[in-house]
Amino acid sequence: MYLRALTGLADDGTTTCSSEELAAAAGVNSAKLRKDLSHLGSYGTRGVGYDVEYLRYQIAREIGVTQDWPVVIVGIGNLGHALANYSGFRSRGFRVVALLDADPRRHTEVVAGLEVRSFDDLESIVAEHDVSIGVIATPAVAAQDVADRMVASGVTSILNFAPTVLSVPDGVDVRKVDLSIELQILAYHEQRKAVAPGSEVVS
Amino acid sequence: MYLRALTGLADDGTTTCSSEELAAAAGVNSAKLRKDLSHLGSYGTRGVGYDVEYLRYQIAREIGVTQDWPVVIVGIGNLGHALANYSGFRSRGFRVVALLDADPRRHTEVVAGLEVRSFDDLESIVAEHDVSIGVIATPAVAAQDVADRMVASGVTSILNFAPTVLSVPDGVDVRKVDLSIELQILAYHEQRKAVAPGSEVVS
DNA sequence: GACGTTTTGTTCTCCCGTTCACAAACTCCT
DNA sequence: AGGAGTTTGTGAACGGGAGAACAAAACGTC
Ligand SMILES: NC(=O)c1ccc[n+]([C@@H]2O[C@H](COP(=O)([O-])OP(=O)(O)OC[C@H]3O[C@@H](n4cnc5c(N)ncnc54)[C@H](O)[C@@H]3O)[C@@H](O)[C@H]2O)c1
Ligand SMILES: NC(=O)c1ccc[n+]([C@@H]2O[C@H](COP(=O)([O-])OP(=O)(O)OC[C@H]3O[C@@H](n4cnc5c(N)ncnc54)[C@H](O)[C@@H]3O)[C@@H](O)[C@H]2O)c1
Repeated sequence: MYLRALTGLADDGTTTCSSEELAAAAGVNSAKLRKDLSHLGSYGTRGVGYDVEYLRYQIAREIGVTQDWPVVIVGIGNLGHALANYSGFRSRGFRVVALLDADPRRHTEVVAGLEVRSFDDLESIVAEHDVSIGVIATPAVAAQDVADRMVASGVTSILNFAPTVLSVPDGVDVRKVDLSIELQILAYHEQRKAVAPGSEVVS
Repeated sequence: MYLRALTGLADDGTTTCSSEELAAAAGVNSAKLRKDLSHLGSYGTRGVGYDVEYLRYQIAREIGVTQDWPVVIVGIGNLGHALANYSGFRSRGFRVVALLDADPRRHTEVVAGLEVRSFDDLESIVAEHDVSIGVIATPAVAAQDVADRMVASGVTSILNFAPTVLSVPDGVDVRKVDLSIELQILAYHEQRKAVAPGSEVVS
């Protein structure tokens, strides 16, 4: 979040910022921001603030997005198309190297300059591009199988959009994005507003 | 998450389950699950477990998804199309009532049985369908404006896909989904694996 | 060079979510 | 009916994140 906020500030031509300003841009408390940054090192100057470009680089380096990470997307349906076409990944340190789908009818398609390839090509693509991050955008029933194949072929980080719990071996990281749950959380608070007006805010 | 897990169990024909089983299906610790459920009431039977259908209804009622919530989606680009076409929202308590876009060229389109309408129709649509939940899938620069218009027209919960911090008045809830940040979190752990192998797992 | 101002880095405290562990409650079998 | 075996609900301990507050450091001014 801080990286995103710093990029925004840099685009506006800001060269220096205080913890207060950056915290506002990132939507957090300034004390929390300073504590978070202090874990990376002492990159600010007391009485002055932080150098935007310098701090941006330091955070990018710490996260590991100074070079591009190759990524494969599996499941080029509605969501897969949107992800493949999204330009924001490229500018934030990721490069989509392959789009895979089990449905042969998809294999004639070209999305965002990449041809959709057979899911069977997974192993060779992962090996060739040294891919460690995979994105799953298949239906829920297929997700575990896809994850297993990914892990077997060498992927060690998975971003899962399918509404299922994936089980993976130790050492493999999974993050899930479940949009229905996000909406349900909003609905819950919405319902409570109707019953007891005021007082509730989402973190 | 529990609701999703319970629906899965119900689909499999399971009528009763223990906290251990449900916790496994939801991917959490069983003690946590029991404590969470205890906040809703005492819906289990000691020595037996939980009745799947009964508990499912109780959770749905607590969340407020026993009836459908009307939802508007603003910004029918790559992501907006995917969201509009997603059938999972419908089955989880949400009904997309309108698709809005500022670009007049989009207004001839019909997506998932709904015509894409002008953003200026927001107020009338929100009033007509009593919409309280809005989804923002526009570019980041437009997101704050869209949010302001939503709030002004009566929306009190926003799901934001644009990589920006939205500022909204008290009483309005915002949840954000930032896919680049999800990938960056994976990249961070990935980088650390390369440096110090083993030992790290994402929550 | 000393002093006031600004802003970071850090400590301390508070609070909340997570987990363990166990008593209470229920079922089943004899 | 009683006892063995399960499984829930919850009290207690633990851990960690969030914010308030302050000392240390840099800068500008006289
Ligand atoms: N579309 C959305 O906005 C949205 C929102 C929330 C969650 N999701 C979830 O994301 C996932 C994808 O959604 P979608 O709308 O794009 O679905 P979709 O049906 O449009 O696309 C799924 C694609 O996956 C492919 N596929 C199926 N099995 C496969 C396998 N074993 N290996 C490789 N590819 C396989 C299919 O051929 C298809 O092209 C689903 O799990 C859905 O629940 C989607
Ligand atoms: N596509 C993805 O997979 C993806 C992934 C992560 C984040 N996002 C974010 O989601 C948002 C949408 O992404 P996208 O790829 O769909 O972009 P897009 O450019 O394809 O679509 C944006 C749509 O919003 C419309 N729009 C612009 N200004 C508007 C306004 N003021 N009011 C109403 N509509 C307006 C445009 O006409 C366009 O149709 C972006 O903020 C992007 O950063 C997208």
